[in-house]
Amino acid sequence: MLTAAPRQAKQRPTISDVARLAGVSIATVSRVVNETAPVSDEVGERVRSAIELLGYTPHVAARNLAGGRTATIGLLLPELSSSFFTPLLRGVEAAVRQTDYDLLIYANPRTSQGYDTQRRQPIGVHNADGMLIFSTTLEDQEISRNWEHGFPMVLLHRLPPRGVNVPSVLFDNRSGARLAIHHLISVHNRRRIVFLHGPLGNQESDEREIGYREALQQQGIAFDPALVRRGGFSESGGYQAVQELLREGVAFDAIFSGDDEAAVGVLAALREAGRRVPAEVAVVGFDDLPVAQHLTPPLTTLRAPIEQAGYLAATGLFTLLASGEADAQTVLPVELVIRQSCGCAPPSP
Amino acid sequence: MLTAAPRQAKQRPTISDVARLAGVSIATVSRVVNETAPVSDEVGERVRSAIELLGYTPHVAARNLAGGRTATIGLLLPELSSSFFTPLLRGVEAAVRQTDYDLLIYANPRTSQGYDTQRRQPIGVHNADGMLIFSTTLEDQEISRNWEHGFPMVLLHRLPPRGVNVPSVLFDNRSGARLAIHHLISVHNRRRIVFLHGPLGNQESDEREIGYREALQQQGIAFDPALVRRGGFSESGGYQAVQELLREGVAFDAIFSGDDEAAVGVLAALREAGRRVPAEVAVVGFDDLPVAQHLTPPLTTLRAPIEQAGYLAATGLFTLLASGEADAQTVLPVELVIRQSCGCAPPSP
DNA sequence: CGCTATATTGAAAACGCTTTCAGGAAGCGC
DNA sequence: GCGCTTCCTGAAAGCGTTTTCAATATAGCG
Repeated sequence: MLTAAPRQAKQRPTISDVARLAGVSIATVSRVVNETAPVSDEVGERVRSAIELLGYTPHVAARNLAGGRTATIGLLLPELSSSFFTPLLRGVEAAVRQTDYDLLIYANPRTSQGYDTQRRQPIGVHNADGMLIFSTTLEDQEISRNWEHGFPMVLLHRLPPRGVNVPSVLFDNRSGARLAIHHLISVHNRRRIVFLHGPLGNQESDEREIGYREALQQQGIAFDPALVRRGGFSESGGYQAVQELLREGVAFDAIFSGDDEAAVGVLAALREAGRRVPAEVAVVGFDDLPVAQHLTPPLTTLRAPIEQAGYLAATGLFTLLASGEADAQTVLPVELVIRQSCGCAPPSP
Repeated sequence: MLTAAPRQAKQRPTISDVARLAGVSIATVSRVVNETAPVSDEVGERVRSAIELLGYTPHVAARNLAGGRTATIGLLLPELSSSFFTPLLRGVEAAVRQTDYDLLIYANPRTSQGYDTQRRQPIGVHNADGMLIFSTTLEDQEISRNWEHGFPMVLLHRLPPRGVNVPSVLFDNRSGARLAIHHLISVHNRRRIVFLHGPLGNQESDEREIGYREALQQQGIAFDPALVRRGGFSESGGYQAVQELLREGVAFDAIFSGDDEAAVGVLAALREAGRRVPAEVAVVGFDDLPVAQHLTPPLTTLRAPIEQAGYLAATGLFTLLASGEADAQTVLPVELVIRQSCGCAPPSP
């Protein structure tokens, strides 16, 4: 069954309609709507009731055009496939809601093949007052260009390109990784620890690898390149990486997974192969996604304050918007959450 | 350390700049940008290179104002707290990406206290060409009003208010619930099946309850109101509901949870109370969220094609936008995914 | 009572783009 | 070659606001 719109809709009221009904000029209406200049009580009241009567809502496009402000911020995300983005979005949303800004979201802009002149930049000066850029969703070159044009941005999970001092919000990935590795080594006496790297070019993952190496070094364990694999921040990536390791016959007694999603795949692959976790192989993740505590065994992981990161990035952007400046870098601490996949005992009930 | 924008940015180029550089009128530039009228090859080329050189991007607000089209659709969501929305967003995004529309997202609009004249409608004619409305995120009255104004909408997870023929996309909740209950009764011989209702006013949940009752009746089991509880579609809701049941000493041998999130809480509460699942209490969820398969025991649940629902709702909206009509109702089938929480045996390895 | 400072208000210009309306050029048939 | 299409292009009128600038009215002061 089909459905269609009802008879031609009545025209929506404009500021002129309100002005006419209230017997004032449109300038006055604008002033009472925006509270941008004093208006006598009587006139104000008249305007307000005209607005009420007509059900008037300002037309944002007109407003943007005239005011040079879109009252919108953009958020650039890679694909929304991961549950990682739920808390992130929540944080951003919470910050946005405290303002009068709108939130425009773009996912996976990199998939777009080729250039369409009209849309080469999904979000930019033309449709937002500022934007939040997650990881590598916008090329360095574009970031620089925006920066030079004075377009406010805050980076999430990545550092700015060289020479471009864009504020960014990051996790302390290096310390986090060190924490995990030290725990595996000193508490559980593991020596052959696999590190699962994230997607190519992922800075966070690079940092984690550095932490991993630092920890090994501090503990006097030689770095073995054969133990570093690409897990891709996805369940299938983790799964495949472990299968590969197994197929190649590489010896290992622990896996530090690039993130929790990959850890899900890691656990599945190990289970299928009959390797007991944590007895034979200890596993540690990163992020502490909701799923981590429900895995078998419950996943020991590094808790990243994802929601907070989203919130801080957004509030940082608003600060930037309001004052023209903001903290250049915010590094959020990461905490080791001990469950059972690392070999620690379950809490006594 | 603070950061600020660089020296005053150069003005962004407008259509006039392009026209001047190419030596044509702005009308011509508009025509080549929008391919809205034939332009000679030579002129077209000149304009295109001017655009390239200047890095021109049309100003959307101006475009909207002049064209009467925002090229944006809105999505109204309750809070983003649940991982339920990840697949939904993914589906919507996929559909949006195939068009030249933008996606504006509002979460939790109901939280806003009081009325701000300017923002009483977060999304509407003033900033979008159409909108997707999830569940009860917009009041019936507003839906009707929009409908009368001819504003295109598609409803997700809810039916339109009486007399308002807005297209909607739904799950076949009733059949799904029946499937689950029949399974619990005929395969696992359960008789005292608790039903966990979702949030108040949630139509999907109402439908599920109807299916629950129908199935009981078909199997000749009397309906016991004491077995119907409110789980609230949240982990804590499910947890509390079970605690309450236990505290009141109500006898039950199965729980049909309103959704998977609540089921997570249900399992936790049962575990704490020492009730074995599925031996003493069988549990079935709804949605088949990613977490379902990782629970202990793996959750038997009804798989709802959430991503598809998002995709269909969005494409439906685009159809409506393009042709003025769309399918009035789309009911998506739901499938019983058998794992172990219902009492079925694990698949032999 | 005359004059200046103050408080409100209106007229009109911008904002950057789309689109209608015409005009000029080029192509066609005879 | 002439008149009539057919194409391509430009001028200009909005689109619905915000915002400056000036005007009017009121109040205050001596």
